[in-house]
Amino acid sequence: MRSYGQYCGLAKALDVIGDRWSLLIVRELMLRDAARYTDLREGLPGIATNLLADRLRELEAAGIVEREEAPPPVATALFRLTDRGRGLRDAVHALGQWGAPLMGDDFGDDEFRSHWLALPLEVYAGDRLAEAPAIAIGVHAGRENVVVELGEGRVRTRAWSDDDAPDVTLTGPPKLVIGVLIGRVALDDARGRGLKVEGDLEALRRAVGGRSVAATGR
Amino acid sequence: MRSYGQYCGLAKALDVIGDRWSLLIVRELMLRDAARYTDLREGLPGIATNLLADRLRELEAAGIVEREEAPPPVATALFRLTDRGRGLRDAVHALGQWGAPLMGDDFGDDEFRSHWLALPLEVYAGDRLAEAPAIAIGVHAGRENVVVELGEGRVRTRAWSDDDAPDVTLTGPPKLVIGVLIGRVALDDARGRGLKVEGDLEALRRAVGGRSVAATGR
DNA sequence: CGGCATCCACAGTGATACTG
DNA sequence: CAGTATCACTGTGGATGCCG
Repeated sequence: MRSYGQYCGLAKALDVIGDRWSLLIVRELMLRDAARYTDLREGLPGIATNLLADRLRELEAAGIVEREEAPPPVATALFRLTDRGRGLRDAVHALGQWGAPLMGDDFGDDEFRSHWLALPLEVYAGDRLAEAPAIAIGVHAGRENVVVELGEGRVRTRAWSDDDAPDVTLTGPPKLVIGVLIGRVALDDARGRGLKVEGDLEALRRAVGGRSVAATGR
Repeated sequence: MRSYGQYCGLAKALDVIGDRWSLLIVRELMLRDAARYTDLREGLPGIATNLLADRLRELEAAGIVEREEAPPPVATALFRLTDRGRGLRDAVHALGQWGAPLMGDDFGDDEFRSHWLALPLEVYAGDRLAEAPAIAIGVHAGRENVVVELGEGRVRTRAWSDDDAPDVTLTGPPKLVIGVLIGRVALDDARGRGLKVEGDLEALRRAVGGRSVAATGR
């Protein structure tokens, strides 16, 4: 990217991560710890493969991403955020929060990946999830199924492997799942609006709070 | 800008303010309250005039900026942030803070505008300036001279008009001025490194803290 | 002078195809 | 799996012109 040539922190930041797709790649790596090239492509629907390769090189050169060449037997490269890259967390959260109202009730032609759910959860984690009891929540909201683990003030998502047995399972549209998990939609309300809950409902209730502001999904 | 087509807050935010120059325009408006077209161009060195016009239209359409046509005698349009636009403050702060380490000790060929100083000041305002006594500080650090007013937990900068008589005046490189104002460089230390202080030195000392971590400018 | 619109050369983007 | 190569297309930046 062409530099703005301005002696200003914001301009300098945009010189480095202002390119199209760059921050979305950071998002993927924030949510995944380590990812293969194809994992990234899967999590970035719409990106052209040459752009992904370009951006990874640029981000690596900028010290935001590091590439780890796995040993010959596996022979697959892994990408991770560096400490510097993880420093973008606040910015990603702030932008994500600002953009949240732009997400409609249904997602029309938009692509969706279940692991993206972790982003809004992280934003609200500080407020509410810090002292919540640990729980594993299976989520069917997009094409991939994920397990969201809450506990110790952390949010972790991971692919739902066959031998996973989460405490409770949620099935429904992303907006409703997010609403419940961040406590903005009351559980009973969400169930009335199409959220399917299976398993230990009481554990879920304890984790996300039984009664929050009822009604509104906004 | 072409939409990412992803049902994700971050992606939606970038759909709207991910275009080149857009966030820098928001920065200008954050720092200025209301600005004329030429004020914006002055504060955005390097922007092409057609791009500025384009972006202002886009930002207006997105509900981030509003245009106010001044009445016939003045006949000049004023641009302001809407509430929605002001909601970007956290994101701009986070990105600016992340980018700060990318600013070298001198600014080589970079352009600089004194009113940009207010950005890092705002970031640190919550911590330190909230209960600091009110003070007006004249700053000579770039081509424009500005008066920085601290007080009531707010930071305000404005052009230095002829009849302004700030309590104290700072002259020196931006990095040093910022360092002193956010309390990361001790005042006496900064003076030894080329910062010129004129006027009520004690008032300045009370406002920014006399002794912070000495030495390092980083 | 303030606020653009037009034009053009060129750098960045995105879809597809291909490769070790 | 992890990219590179190609190429049509679009967005950017610089210059300049126009108009109240």
